[in-house]
Amino acid sequence: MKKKITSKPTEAELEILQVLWKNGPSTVRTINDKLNEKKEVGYTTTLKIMQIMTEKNLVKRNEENKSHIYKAAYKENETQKVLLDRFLETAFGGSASKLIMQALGNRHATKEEIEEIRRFLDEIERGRR
Amino acid sequence: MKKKITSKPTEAELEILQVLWKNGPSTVRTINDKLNEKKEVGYTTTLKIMQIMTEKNLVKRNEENKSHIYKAAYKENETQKVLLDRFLETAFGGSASKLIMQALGNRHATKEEIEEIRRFLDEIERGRR
DNA sequence: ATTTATCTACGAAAGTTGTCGTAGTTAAAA
DNA sequence: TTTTAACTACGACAACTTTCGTAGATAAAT
Repeated sequence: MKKKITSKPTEAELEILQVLWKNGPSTVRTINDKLNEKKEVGYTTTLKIMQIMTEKNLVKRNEENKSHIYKAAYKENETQKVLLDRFLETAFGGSASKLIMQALGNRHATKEEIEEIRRFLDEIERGRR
Repeated sequence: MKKKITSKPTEAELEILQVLWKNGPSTVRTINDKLNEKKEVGYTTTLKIMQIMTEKNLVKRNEENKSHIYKAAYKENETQKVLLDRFLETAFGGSASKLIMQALGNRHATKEEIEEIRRFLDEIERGRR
């Protein structure tokens, strides 16, 4: 039986998850360093948030060593699905195609990205009939 | 000179904007009624939030009559662009195609929607060269 | 002309999030 | 072995959000 994401990660929590997904299991120190490449955040701030994330079951940690090693409790796309669903509702009133158009229109997708999306559309149509 | 959206609307504010975009200029009463179709919210709660939104310049209001008439200060797609940009960063680490795939994959797009998106992709490619 | 209903304004409280300082512990360095 | 560095735990605070009660004004109904 798979556990479900219960609480929506906050922005700060998401930034941390972002790092965990990208770099794999990490210490607070590592993550704090990464975060500080973008903006200044105190070490204990990051620590605190990660402790809360542990309570919320957003991350798991290995406490064997002095410095604990954290990893994301849920896969990236799992979490993104949950967030997207919610965002779609609150910001786009549920209209997925509106969202997609916005996402496509307002940024310069590369030729490769566009091709990738085309292939994806093909797959969907093929898989559906 | 066009004004820019400065502060990100909160969830409650977005729900109100949703109603304003859909139904056009409305009184607090009307909006509160609409909101209550989904979940219970006190009248003064809605009022208060809309007063705050006025301060934040998220809505404009006509105070001629006793019951003020509110309208959204920004167009739906304008606001959605801002929100999408932010969401893309925090939840998808900036990858628009990942987001689009998720949005496409996890929901049953109709044949028409898919066609619409294809046409859109065509346009982008044509417009770019 | 009173009473009743409907508004606005506003203060206050409760919940959430992000921030950091401090204390205490453990490991490494001198 | 003493000092120094790094880590966790935790409390407290400020900013922001949501919620609602109350007071006062205005319009509508009786």
